[in-house]
Amino acid sequence: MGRIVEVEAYIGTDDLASHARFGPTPRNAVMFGPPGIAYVYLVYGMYECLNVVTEPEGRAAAILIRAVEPIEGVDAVRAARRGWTLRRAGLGIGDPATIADASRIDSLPAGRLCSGPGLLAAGFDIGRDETGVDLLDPDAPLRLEARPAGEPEPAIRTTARVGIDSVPEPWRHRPWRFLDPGSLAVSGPRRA
DNA sequence: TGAATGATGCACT
DNA sequence: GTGCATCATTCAC
Repeated sequence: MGRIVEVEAYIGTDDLASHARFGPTPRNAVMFGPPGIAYVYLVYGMYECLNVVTEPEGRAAAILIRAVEPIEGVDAVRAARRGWTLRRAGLGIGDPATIADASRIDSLPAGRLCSGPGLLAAGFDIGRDETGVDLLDPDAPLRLEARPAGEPEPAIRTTARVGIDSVPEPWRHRPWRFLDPGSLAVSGPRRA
């Protein structure tokens, strides 16, 4: 269990940074479906990214979950990250420099275990199989929960989205990344 | 402190 | 065939 501290919005087929920009395809089909559904895809050949569909059926939009602060089950998250790394190493996939020594993960503070979309998926054992899962189902193993009553809403900062440098304006600098600047788990720059 | 780099599979034109 | 909604490391300043 963790607290989501960083997300990005991808809205509509006009958004040239969104997978929906080509219209419905086999990969992005769930983006055009009902909201609350998971959309998981593979980037750069090795990292999975978790998205949540946000608009009613027919309108393509999703939120990319970029970072999570593990709160409960930190050991399980750590084990999942180790397992992910060892699995890749076992397959001989990846550059030896990138496939870091799995034991290095043990010295990582809990707040940095899921500081990035790829790391988050690794830490929670999320893969493309999870595409289509209803994240609002309170009984689902993978699900979204509301902020606990009484917990104060953090101050939210907005910035441009990350990793879309080749996307033309105005999409590239749309302030559609939302983060809690106070969290150690946030990936990358904290201000625009 | 920051920029450059490589590893990788697959969706897409 | 081309280009990614990434990450960790290396090298320069």
